[in-house]
Amino acid sequence: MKQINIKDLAKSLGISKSTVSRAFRDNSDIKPETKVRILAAAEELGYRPNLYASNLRGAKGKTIAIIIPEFGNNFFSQAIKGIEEQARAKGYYTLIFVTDDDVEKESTFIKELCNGRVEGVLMSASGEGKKHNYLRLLKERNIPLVFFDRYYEDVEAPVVTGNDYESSYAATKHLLDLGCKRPAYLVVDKNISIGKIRMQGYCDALKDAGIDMLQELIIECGNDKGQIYRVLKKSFAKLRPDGIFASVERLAMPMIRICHEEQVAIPEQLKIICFSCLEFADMLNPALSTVQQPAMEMGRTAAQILFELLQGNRKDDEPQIILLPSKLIPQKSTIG
Amino acid sequence: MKQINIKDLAKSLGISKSTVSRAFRDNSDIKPETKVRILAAAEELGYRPNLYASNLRGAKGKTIAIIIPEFGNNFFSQAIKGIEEQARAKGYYTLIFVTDDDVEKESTFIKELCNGRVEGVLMSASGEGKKHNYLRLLKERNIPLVFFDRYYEDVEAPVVTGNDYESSYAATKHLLDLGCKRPAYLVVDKNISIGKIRMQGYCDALKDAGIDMLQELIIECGNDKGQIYRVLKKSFAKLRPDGIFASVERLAMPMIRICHEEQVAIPEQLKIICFSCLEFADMLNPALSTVQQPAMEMGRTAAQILFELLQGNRKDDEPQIILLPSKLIPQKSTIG
DNA sequence: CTGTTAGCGCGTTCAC
DNA sequence: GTGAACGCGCTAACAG
Repeated sequence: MKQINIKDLAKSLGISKSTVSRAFRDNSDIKPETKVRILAAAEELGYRPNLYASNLRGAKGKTIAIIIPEFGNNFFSQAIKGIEEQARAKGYYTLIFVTDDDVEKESTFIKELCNGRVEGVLMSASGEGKKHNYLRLLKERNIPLVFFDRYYEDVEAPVVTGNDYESSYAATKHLLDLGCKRPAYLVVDKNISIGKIRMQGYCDALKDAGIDMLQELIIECGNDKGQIYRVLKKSFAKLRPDGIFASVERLAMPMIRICHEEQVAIPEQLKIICFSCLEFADMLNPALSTVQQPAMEMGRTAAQILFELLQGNRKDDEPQIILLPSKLIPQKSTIG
Repeated sequence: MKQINIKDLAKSLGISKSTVSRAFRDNSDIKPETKVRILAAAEELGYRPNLYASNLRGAKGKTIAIIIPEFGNNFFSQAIKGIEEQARAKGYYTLIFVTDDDVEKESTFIKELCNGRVEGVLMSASGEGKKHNYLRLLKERNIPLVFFDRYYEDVEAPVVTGNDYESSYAATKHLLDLGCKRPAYLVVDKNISIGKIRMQGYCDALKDAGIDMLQELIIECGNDKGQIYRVLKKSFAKLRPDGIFASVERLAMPMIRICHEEQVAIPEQLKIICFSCLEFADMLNPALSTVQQPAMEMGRTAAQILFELLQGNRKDDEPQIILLPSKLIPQKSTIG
């Protein structure tokens, strides 16, 4: 069946196209009864104004993009949920892009988006902190960008993220206070902004406690599941840390698994704490101590800022960084 | 800064618009050097063909919609990941819609989508099995629909789902084989297709084992977190089942929590098994027996079918139901 | 190979 | 309150 257009509808009602058009625009002069009649006929015949034609004429697509490095972990699921909620409330659509931690893909996505498909972009960065010229494209097209969680330091845009430094410091101190002498830090990639900041918290906590930081106890695990497991297994055997602070949940879980395999007692022989948004952290074996980020709120806040930008209620040129506090939740994996 | 358009670019190069247009279309006759020159200039000036104008001209938006009842659980996260992957490979964009289990919202979304925003729809149904006229709108506009996981029986469209009946039968039998005499079935809503089918498996397994099914052991828990907890707490106290088969993970977790609170030994006093895609089910306390659905594959398969439909490689009028087998993974929560 | 011309479906001036 | 005419940015058909 052919999609019916405005002309068809106008003809079938014996009126002109513009009158029909007016019936669908809120603020136009049109006799109420005519409007009702038109809308009824539209419903009847299944007419809907063509999206592309309307947009071409100047209207916006009411769409925003969410670009994230990975999908299927709790943090991003919840953040998206927060974004979704805000977008829906504003009548916006959300397009989702997953980079798989690949900056190239990120760049490709951004370039693609510059054709007007979206009005704004919410992004959690996939790479490290330098040389992100492709993000200038957005600015050139007046497409506002808001970072959430992971951001680029060299890009001027609002950022909503966690108080990662403080939480990492606190998590490390938590381990030290409980008697750890050789706590290790697990990170996917030392050079990615978020891993770096969290590492700084770890390092400073050690320093302030008067403990020498050992480079080897900063363990870079990479992204591949098999690789993570192998690196952890080997590192643990070699280094025998007595505490683990994992920058992401994905690294803590295999560590726990390895402890089970090797009969290492948690927390007696090894205390573990990690960043995590797992809803069931307290039901793990052992219940896992976590630094819990307010993921949903982060998404929500970032979306709010984006919409302020979109509506012109916020100045673009005063970039800002908003830190949302995480919560340290001690459980058996550290306190026994 | 004003977005540059095709006319500007043509003028600045001293050529015609159509030549520029051709440079961006793959199969057009154009001198290679001219093409290179145009693309270079485009890059230089930051020109990108306007999406809406192209689409208006007849091209498609290369966008599909994913409509799901809820977000932030593992099943849907993974299913979306599977869909994403396929869509990306085909150069398609994915728009995500979350209904919060509200059929009204579902209906609204579908109606919105009929303006040409998407070429196809992947949906996991939010309501029960009858009266879904709004889905006819899609058919009228030749927008193909593919269900995944949850579907409507009265709507003619391909379905990709799990072998829920068999798995539920197997899960229940698993409990019975281990000695359960009074296994309860936990469900969000008895009338939703997926809850119904799983219940059938439960009922039939009981019947085949010669055990009388007690209506009261079929526990409807609803959707609200607090409510679920209260219902479970009360039902457990009253009914004292010796086994639990939960149709979704969301219901099993609070049940375990209640067991912890009330010092009920799992699996000795209560054996628990549930549908779940939790990656860490084996690391829970106790390790949780699950029926694991191939979520990602389900998303992938549904997307593949949608794209076949879109490319005309598959007949729309031979709706089909594809059952992807789930895996029963026994853990400590049942076998000890 | 390239330029010219004519719409795609709609919203927005203007007139009336 | 309504209709006629124009153009948004682009692509396809047709000439050359």
